[in-house]
Amino acid sequence: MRLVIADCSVDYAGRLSAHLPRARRLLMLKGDGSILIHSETGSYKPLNWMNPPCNFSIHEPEEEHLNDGVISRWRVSQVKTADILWIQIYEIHLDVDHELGKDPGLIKDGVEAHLQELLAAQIDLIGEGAQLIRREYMTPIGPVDILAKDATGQTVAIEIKRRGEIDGVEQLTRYLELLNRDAAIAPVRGIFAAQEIKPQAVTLAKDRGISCLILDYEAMRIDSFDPDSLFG
Amino acid sequence: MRLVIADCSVDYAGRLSAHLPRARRLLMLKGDGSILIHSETGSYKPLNWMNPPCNFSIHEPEEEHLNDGVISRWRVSQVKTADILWIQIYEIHLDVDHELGKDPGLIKDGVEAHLQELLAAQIDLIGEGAQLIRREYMTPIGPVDILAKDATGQTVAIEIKRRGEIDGVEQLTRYLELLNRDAAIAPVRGIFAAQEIKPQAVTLAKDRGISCLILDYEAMRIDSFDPDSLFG
DNA sequence: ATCTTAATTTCGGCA
DNA sequence: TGCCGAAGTTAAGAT
Repeated sequence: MRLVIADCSVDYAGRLSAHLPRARRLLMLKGDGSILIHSETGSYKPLNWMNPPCNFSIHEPEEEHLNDGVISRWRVSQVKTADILWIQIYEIHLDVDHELGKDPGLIKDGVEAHLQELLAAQIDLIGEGAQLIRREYMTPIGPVDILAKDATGQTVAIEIKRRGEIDGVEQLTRYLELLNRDAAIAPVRGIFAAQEIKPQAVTLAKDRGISCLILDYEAMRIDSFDPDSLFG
Repeated sequence: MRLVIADCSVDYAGRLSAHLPRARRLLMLKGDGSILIHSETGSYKPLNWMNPPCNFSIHEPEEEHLNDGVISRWRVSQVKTADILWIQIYEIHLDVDHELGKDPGLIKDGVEAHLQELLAAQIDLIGEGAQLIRREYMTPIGPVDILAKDATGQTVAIEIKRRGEIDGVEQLTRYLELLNRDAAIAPVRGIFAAQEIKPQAVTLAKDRGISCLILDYEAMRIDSFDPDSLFG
């Protein structure tokens, strides 16, 4: 990885056009050909960048640039999409190169899949006496997160999100429409479950006759290890 | 901005839990207190990070870490959310500090907002004799990009996207459903306008009785400065 | 390879 | 400040 701190200006032309006026910035050139341009503030997105794979070439500044004090021009182009980044270099304050090697990668815990596991294991959170039918219940338009039966014997389709937004309600609506055509399990009602649900999503869900359920991840995680729950 | 290349391992606890095994990485410590941890590949998202504002402190390694060869432990915590990042340092290969100063920021051109402005100004692109009612017409489930009347006096709801996909059609469908309940403006028809519309979105739109309109950003931009248009 | 969906999304705008 | 929607969204998983 090559790290350059330089006074530079940047022009991007691709899916949109963008320009960065002259300022001191960090140019990070990664081993895979990608480049990131970072400023002193604003995490974690670079001001500008180019995704791999890309071509990198150095050009002599033309007259108009020389008059501005440009000492070098870098051209970075995306191989697939033809996006182009032009970087005008005015002054270089640091230029170092270090080999980092391959990274073993990030190990995560606590994403949506875990919410699904926990709710399946504690299905009575949707109501006393509920029973799990299946996780990832397949339909022609995709898998329903959880299919269950409530205490009255009615089928319940549950869509789980970490953060509940309108899209999730739409998704569940499509599933319900389909599931209710299946005489074997109809009528099916819906529950939209998430750690946090946006007001607009609540409104839409209500309008569609879908219940909302707020999930407390920490509490669910603790309960799943609570020995008392074995005797619940 | 301080740049450190070091052999390190990382533990994050916050909205989720995550761990990075020991490897050589770039640690970018920005002036606003944020930190980014980058590897040689994978742009542009860091492997791990902490958003500003945050507190940074250095800790002596405990016995368990000393045995592993840890020479220092860094603790970075989010002031607001209580997320914590622990970084174990094994060896430092580079450690430099440069002041970048304030960045003038990125100037963009060609985003959705511009499309909306231009179409509002050239509303007859949806049909001769059309008239603008409002941009960002508010409804309980969100703002309709453009509300207009066509030559026959019928209300038209327009959803604008840079790239038209299925969820945009869904969005417009929701608006139409709601708007058509309002006797004052019903019946309302829909137009899905974008620089580029995916075939699947065209199919769905057709099925819903929604027209599609391809927007030519360059042409619209030129027309908006064309003096002839004053006499159109 | 293409499509779908999640994301520690981030980021900007407006009420 | 909180809510909402766009983003050069990016990135990971499934088909």
